[in-house]
Amino acid sequence: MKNLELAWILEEIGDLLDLQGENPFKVRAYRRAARTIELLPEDIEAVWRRGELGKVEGIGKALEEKINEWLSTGVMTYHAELKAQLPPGLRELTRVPGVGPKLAQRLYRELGIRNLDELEAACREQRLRHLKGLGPRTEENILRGIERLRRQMERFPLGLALPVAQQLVRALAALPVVQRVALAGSLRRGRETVGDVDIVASSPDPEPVMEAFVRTPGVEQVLARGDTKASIVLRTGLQVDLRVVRDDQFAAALHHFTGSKEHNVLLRELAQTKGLKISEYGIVRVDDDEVLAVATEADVFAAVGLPYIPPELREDGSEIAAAREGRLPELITVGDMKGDLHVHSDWSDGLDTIEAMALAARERGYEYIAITDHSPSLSVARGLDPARLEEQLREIDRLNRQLAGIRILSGCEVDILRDGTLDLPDELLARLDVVVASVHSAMGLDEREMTDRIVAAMRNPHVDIIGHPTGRILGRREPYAVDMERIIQVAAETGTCLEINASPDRLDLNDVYARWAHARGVMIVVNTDAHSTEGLDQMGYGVTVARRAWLGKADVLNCLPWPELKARLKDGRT
DNA sequence: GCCGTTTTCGGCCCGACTGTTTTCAGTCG
Repeated sequence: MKNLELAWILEEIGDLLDLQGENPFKVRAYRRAARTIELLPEDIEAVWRRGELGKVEGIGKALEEKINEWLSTGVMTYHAELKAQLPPGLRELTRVPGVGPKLAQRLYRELGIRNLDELEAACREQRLRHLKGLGPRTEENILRGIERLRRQMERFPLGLALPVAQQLVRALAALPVVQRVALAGSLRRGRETVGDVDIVASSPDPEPVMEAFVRTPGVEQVLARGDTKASIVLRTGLQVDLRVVRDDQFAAALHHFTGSKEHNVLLRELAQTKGLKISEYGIVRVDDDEVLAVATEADVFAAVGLPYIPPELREDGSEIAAAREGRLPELITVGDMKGDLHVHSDWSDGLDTIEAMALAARERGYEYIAITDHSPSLSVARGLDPARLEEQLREIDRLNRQLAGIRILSGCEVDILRDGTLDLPDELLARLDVVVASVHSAMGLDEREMTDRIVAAMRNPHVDIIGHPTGRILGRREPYAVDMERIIQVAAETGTCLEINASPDRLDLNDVYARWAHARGVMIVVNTDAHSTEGLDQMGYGVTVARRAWLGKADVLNCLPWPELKARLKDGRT
């Protein structure tokens, strides 16, 4: 699967062209193609083999030729030539806030600056202020920007940023002058990592709102502060942007600041063809400057003849085409979830009893919960051997007779050993309601071995679900080498479900793979992998990933009521 | 670079803020 690699190359071409001062629309074309390919719900190589590269939105004749060259020979001459024309460190200069392509180019030409280190030295030696249009403030800001970059605080995981952002929203909502306030940006779209937090508020009097905002506890730096717009950096390094508008502009502003940028650009282009101008303040008819009333985001879409597009879908612009053609899915919601099929109890490495987990599931309105404790080889997690698992089955039976309003399913999270076998006997697995199989060891296998290993597990007639299929831990552990294309294919063949693990540290499968899997007819399951009752509340993160994968409730296993669920599980089939 | 129920050529979103200028270019989202 070469989509990410190709997207990366096209992105770099865009950056290099930008640094050379190329036509900005040409730059945009490369970046747009990169984005489209990154989010493409199938393997770009498969599209290429069908000879349909040119049918992909944003790929024309020139790009088709370059991609064709790269896929056939492994080299893209144009890319290589561009790279040779500029020093390799120049691109990273534009990662410094306030340094764009124009400035980077000047720094290189006029001061010979080729990388971050040289830029930092030049600022310290106060050499930038001698350039026309630059001064001491620019030097200071660049130094601060470099420091932030060095602390590697560019992108924050969703699970870290969301609680902070919600707290800020509550604080703003508590101000008397604030009418409405909402999260926007990539956080609202549910991206797994975010570069900053965007908040939109409405008020007849922005001044005190801005004032309160820049005085938020924990503010380390105020990056900008205008009449209606301010940016702060918290001590954690997280940047937060606030925009305050009049209340009748709120919906348009919310849409604007939710983005994505690509979505906005395409929507505005569409508006142009209809004689309308969309901005963060509303919609204006170009003919007579008549301002159209926009009370909700749905009105923004309606103005250009589209149905409402949920934030999670507003990414590369393909959602706009889908909306025009009536192909938008009815997205899954947390309320559609009927249960959780991957949780742990204190029988292995969980904190709470089976009963507590069951009651917590009932409180959350679930119909069932599967207890899937670890298997023996995961000794650090006190994995259950066959004898203890037998004992647990009896305990679950007992609790099921005792508890009303919740069904406890028996299960386990069985380890997929290095050779692809499982560490519990088939006869025992056959008696469980749900079997999740996961990799927890020997994660350094090469792609072939790792893929074979997981494929072998999927071919086991009792394995219902592959847990956290790529093994990544956000910010801490890369996914293991695995051929996801083949995993998805075998999952489809064998009727094995693939998990979206909702733990915000994992979010695994991610949105793109989940969408691929669904497109191939694989059933997805969204599980929390909770190790305590509170852990059950992380379901929302997983549902967000599912929504970003364009999934509806019919596409997700644990939206089914128990009898139908049972019929979909391997041992439940006739 | 791409794209076309107004176009195969001439368009390609829109506005706020900063730092440095005396009116604006660059950057950002």
